[in-house]
Amino acid sequence: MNDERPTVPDTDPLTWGTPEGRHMIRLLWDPPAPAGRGPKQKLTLDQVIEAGMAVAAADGVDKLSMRNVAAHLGVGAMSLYTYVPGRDELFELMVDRAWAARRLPDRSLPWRDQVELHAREAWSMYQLYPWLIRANLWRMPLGPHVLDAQEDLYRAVLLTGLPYEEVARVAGLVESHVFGVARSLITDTSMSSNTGVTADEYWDSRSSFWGTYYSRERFPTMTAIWESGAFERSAGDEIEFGLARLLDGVELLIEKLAPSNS
Amino acid sequence: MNDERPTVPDTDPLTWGTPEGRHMIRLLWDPPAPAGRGPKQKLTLDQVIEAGMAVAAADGVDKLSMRNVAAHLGVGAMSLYTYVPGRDELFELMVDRAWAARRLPDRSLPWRDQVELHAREAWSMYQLYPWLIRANLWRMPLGPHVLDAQEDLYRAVLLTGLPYEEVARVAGLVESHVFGVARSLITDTSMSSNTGVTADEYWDSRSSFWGTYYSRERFPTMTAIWESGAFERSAGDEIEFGLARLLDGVELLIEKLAPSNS
DNA sequence: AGGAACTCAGTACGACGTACGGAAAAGGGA
DNA sequence: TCCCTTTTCCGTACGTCGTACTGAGTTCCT
Repeated sequence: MNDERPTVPDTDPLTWGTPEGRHMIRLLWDPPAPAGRGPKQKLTLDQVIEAGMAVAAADGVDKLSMRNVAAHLGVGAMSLYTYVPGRDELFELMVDRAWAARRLPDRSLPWRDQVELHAREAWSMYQLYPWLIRANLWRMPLGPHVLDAQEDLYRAVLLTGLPYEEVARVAGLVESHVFGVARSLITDTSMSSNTGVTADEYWDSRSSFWGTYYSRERFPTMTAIWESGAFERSAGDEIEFGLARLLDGVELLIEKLAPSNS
Repeated sequence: MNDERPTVPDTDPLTWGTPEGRHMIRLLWDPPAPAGRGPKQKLTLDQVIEAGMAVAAADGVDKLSMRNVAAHLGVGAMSLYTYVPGRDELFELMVDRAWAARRLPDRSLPWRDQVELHAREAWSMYQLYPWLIRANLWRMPLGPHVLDAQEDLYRAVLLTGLPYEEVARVAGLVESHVFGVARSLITDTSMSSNTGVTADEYWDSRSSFWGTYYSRERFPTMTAIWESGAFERSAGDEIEFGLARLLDGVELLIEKLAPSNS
């Protein structure tokens, strides 16, 4: 199917062409020894990843270009390609590194506390690295930090005593929930800081909408909720609220499947 | 409260420069009359939006460029700018149009059925238009179809009898949940069809990982779940499963807040 | 010492969004 | 009828992007 560089023999040390994944795996799991033959490297892989995260944090993920990262490091753009196969792969490494900061819960706690801590860690990870949300990742990077966190979440959910099948579902559910809520919350705050457009300006520019097209008859419920002030009051703890409902539901499931002690 | 376009002299036909939002609102809510003076337009706004959706469906959202959409319509690239202020705005119009297909539940049903139908409609919308997931939208496009669907969801949740505050939270929760799950499911299937890389090839390229770095000792829970076959068995009904847990949790909340009949 | 292996980076190509300006088409007023 | 204003269509061009290619310079091994 693809395409270029079919010729490269697999023995080449970092042939990040053909089976793209293979060398990503290597980069994620054991970054190659500095080098044997050539000149000393001016940078380390870690520095490149950190520069990428710095650029994403400072200017937004849209500005995460090879040229920008290289400039941030004081090297030529093309030099980065000795450390990293390409932009997407750099991004994947950044993602795995973001997951590295996730703390794991105390294993002696009840399962619900552990799962909640996992969710809160995920939430603060998205707050800390909003560009994770824009992550146009086809799939999760199979990195060590990602997998360690996932494994521990599965372990915590397993404490419920649910069968494996439900464990897989619940764990996925928790991660998805946090991501979904994070997306709808983070974009608001992070966009305004990255583009010049503040939230106020945005709503001002949209203000003609309220006078012209919005009608209380067409949107009675939203109007009522809005005027009650409930939107403001409900803002801020979406994560906790959703998590509480969700885990309540899981507890019900546990009881239903194993009504041992009641 | 109303009034209108204070600075921009209303005479300007489509000044989509300065307060970007204003004309987006106009485009979303009442597409301007064909024209008065100049030559006949070769296209309609609807055609442009549909061409955008066609390109996104056929080649993936990464290929959604002004040039591609224009080529698909047989016009020059710059011609599109008479219909649409720019690429991002075209995308916003596409999003609102995708929401247009969402059916609304029968209002005589119990609230839970109505909310479930909303969730299922959202889910099939994401399946139908996977590019909605990549939608790097800072904010929801304030379009009529989006708002109609939201309003109806709020209305359905209001049937629970919960206070406004919780209604807002629950509605947001349902949308976020579906989005979160959709993201983790859709990317798998839609990526493989848009890039040449099938899922099998992907895993093959990653296969060196399993032999080399994956260790049962480091990931015991994932190993156990995997070997039990639970991952396969649990796949496919993540939406329904999560929705069930979530709404169970909401029912608990209803009882807790209003323990009228028990 | 000589060559192999490697790093760094300049140049270049094709894609992108879109600003600008010109040609041509249509309607309204004379 | 003619002309002028308005509007459409779009070719060209600029700045951005990822990255292929190439070559110059650096280090180690034999």
